[in-house]
Amino acid sequence: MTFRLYDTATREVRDFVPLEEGKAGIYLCGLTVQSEPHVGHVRSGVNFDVLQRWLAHLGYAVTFIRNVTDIDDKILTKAADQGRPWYNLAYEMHRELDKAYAALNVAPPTYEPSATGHVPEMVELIATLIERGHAYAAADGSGDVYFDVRSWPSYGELTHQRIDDMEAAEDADPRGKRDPRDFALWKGRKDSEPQTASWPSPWGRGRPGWHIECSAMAEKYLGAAFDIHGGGVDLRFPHHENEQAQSRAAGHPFASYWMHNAWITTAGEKMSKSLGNTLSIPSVLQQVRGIELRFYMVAAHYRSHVEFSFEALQEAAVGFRRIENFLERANTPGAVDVDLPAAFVDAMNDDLGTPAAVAVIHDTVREGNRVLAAGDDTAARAARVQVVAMLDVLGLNPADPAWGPTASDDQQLTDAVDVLVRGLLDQRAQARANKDFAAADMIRDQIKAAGIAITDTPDGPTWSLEAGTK
RNA sequence: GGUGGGUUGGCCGAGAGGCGAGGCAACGGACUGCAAAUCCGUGUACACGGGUUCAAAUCCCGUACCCACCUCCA
Repeated sequence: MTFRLYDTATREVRDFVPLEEGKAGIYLCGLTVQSEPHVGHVRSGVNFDVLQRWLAHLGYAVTFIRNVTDIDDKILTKAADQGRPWYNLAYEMHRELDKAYAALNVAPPTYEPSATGHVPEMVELIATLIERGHAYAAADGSGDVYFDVRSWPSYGELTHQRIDDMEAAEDADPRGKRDPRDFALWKGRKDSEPQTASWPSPWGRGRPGWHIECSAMAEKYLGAAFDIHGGGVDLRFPHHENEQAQSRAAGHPFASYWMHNAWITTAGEKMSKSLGNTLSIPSVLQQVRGIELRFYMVAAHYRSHVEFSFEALQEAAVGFRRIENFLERANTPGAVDVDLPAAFVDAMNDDLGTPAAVAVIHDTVREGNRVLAAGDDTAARAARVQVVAMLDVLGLNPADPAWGPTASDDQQLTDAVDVLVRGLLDQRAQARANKDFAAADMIRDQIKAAGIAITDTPDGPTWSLEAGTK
């Protein structure tokens, strides 16, 4: 079975056929760095990280471009409100975003271009559009340049809308537009805006419109035609529709497939002001570990809407600890060579069916626990190797250094704790031998209170740090 | 007005004509001094009303409710 994915443009699951054999080019619309990233923002990062890892697993040489839009109306407004330079706000939020991605083991892309670094490329593209008769400088002397939607007959094809059915923006000041649906490629500088937020162009100083940066950067790093373009569902229109129109009007075939991830929302309430803060990545990470938050996201299909709740998050965390628990229990020496389970491969090939893929992990863990209980260490080890391989593909391998050092990585400390715990366990064994169960249980409680779980096995008790304690 | 998505057991969350995905919780059993961990077992779930079919959660028609986008948006 080959890799198949749902293409938003054609509204069907299609076989993935790359433009160039063995290679895959992906462009993901990253974020506009204007505020602290929240859980919803990073979902696309996690989803497309899984895509990238799966394509790499399938043997593709992946070029993954994820941009950052670091200049736009909102950044300018917010920075002005906060009384600081816009680039300082954008840069700080960019760093916050990096931290959030790192906390969720979202691998860095091949390159992360930012809009402000690609103004000349955008100017070139705009000039091409004017030459070809698909864009025009506003006649009102504002210095704006607009895309002429009426000049592009297939405008609306990505989202299957007809221009005449669209509502024109009510607030849209028609300014120098020929049609209210025309959108800005270039915005002439206004006196109210900082000089630093403008660049020279043939149409006077100004700054790029919202959509043009992605067209320019995708072309620069992936070429006029590339394989997959992604982002959140809300970007389909206008952002992606406009990107496609611009690029194709400029003569570029653009993306072969469009992938859009669904939203994460919160119970009843909008994820804006009031709740926005409680869902910032750092605040959520006070309750669960990054790996557990990632597991929660990956356990749902990327095209399914997720209603975020801390209860569901905690539940996912508990389920993940069960997997980790098995990894620890089955960690016996000896090498085994096994492939990914076929059911897992099929699930991933079917439009990144991570929910089914996660079910295969659970199945393998249960089977591993079963053979472990039966004393078949070799079979258990084989199951463990499979589980680790599956987790790796999903970016969920607890042993991945990306998750940072864990307490158990400190061998000296582990050895010291081992001596102390062993001593207590010996006392407990003595108490149990004397049938002094009150004393035995007291020792067990004492150890547990220190965040250490003990497991009684036929070969005697073992200890481990309780998963999930932070 | 236009374009899409959704409603699945106590909860989360898959599936897209035919054997009850998986997880969490619960209950019973095994193991245990008791627990924990682990294993085994236990559920007549598909918003509502019609229809098609040997067979419908899945297809068709209708209804209700929810959500997203229509130039700020992950």
